Amino acid sequence: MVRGKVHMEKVQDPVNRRVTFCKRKTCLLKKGKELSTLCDAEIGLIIFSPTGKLYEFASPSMRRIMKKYQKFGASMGRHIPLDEHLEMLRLEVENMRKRITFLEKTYKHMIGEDLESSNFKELQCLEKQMSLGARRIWTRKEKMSLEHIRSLKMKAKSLIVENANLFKKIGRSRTECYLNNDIMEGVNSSLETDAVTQQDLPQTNLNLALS
Amino acid sequence: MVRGKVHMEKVQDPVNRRVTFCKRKTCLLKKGKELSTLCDAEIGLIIFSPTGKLYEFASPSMRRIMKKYQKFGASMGRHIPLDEHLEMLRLEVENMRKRITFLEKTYKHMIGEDLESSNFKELQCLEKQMSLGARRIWTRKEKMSLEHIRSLKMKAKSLIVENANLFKKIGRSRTECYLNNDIMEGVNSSLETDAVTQQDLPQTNLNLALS
DNA sequence: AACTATTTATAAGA
DNA sequence: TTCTTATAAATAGTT
Repeated sequence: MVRGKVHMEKVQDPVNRRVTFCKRKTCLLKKGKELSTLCDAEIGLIIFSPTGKLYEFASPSMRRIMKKYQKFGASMGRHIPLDEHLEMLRLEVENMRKRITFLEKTYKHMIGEDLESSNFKELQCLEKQMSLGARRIWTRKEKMSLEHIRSLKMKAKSLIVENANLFKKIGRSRTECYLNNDIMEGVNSSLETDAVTQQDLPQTNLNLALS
Repeated sequence: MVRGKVHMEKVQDPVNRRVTFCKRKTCLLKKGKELSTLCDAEIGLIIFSPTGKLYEFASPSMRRIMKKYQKFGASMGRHIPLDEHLEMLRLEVENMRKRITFLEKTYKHMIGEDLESSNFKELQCLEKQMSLGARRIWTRKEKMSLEHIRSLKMKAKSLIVENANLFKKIGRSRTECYLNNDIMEGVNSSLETDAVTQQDLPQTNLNLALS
């Protein structure tokens, strides 16, 4: 018999608690079912007992309820993603995987690996593509070298002018300080820079200096 | 006042139905809360009104309940995937995206595009890699050519033998049919095939590709 | 939303 | 778990 109002806190006696759970769980499920039947409402009810056992009622189905719930996104800090979302991701992964496979194959071909599957014509095509690429890379390198040389020459020129001024200030001529003119060599001939060819470029130290 | 037992079917009068929904919904939520409090149970209750409004109660949180539910996989034909699964996929997508970006960049560099961001040293490295690749492609092509030539020669030889037999059968010699021996040229010298050098092969695209 | 006659839920005991 | 029973709580119909 129910004596007085029920205290709304955890039932202390474990046995009692389990009994209460069993009784109330049954009623809750029943009530849920009633609500969905009487009022045409969609219900999703999940109950886990303290021991981890699952009881549930859902109308029309837990799946649909959860989907609808996630679309709502209401009162949720985060999104609980269901299949549709997941399917999209899966598709994306699939497409990306294909793209990676293709790109990796192309790359391997370009570095000369896994060529067995290609026929002669494909190899020719690949070669053509690479030759175009190599030409562009070479052009780019050349441009960078020339620009670097030009900037170095400019710098040298301004340094020479500065030097001359400094010598003037201390009242002595350049030639009194330096016995030869090697330092000027090449700098004043800067205007033919554009005509410099690959063979003219120093190939050892420059490479490291250019960034 | 409640007269007689409640008929367990959809309430016909719309106004009445809405009122009933409102009352029962409140109690259901309350009962759910009570069960979780009294018995230390985990509850997830979702209610959608016929008009699509959402009411819910969850303890400790809908998120956790749904996760636990999906782990259970009980009474579900299909899997309802939640975050862990999704997080993994997301991570995978992220990694794949990075890989694609890298591969695309490399590919573009190799065909001579988007070189602005590379420094001189990187370009040299790229060139070196491509030259190695081009060399391997060339080697592969050479091998294919030689094999093709060899097989053609073999075929020609067997055809010549066959022809000779046919001529014998019709009682006439080869020379009676053909005034010159051009058709035999090159076929019998097949053993020096392996000695074919780079200079013997068509040279159109090769020079640019190899550097 | 408030009232109230009933039904329903349920705590305690078995 | 289930049954019983006394009592609290829910609630349909009305105002």
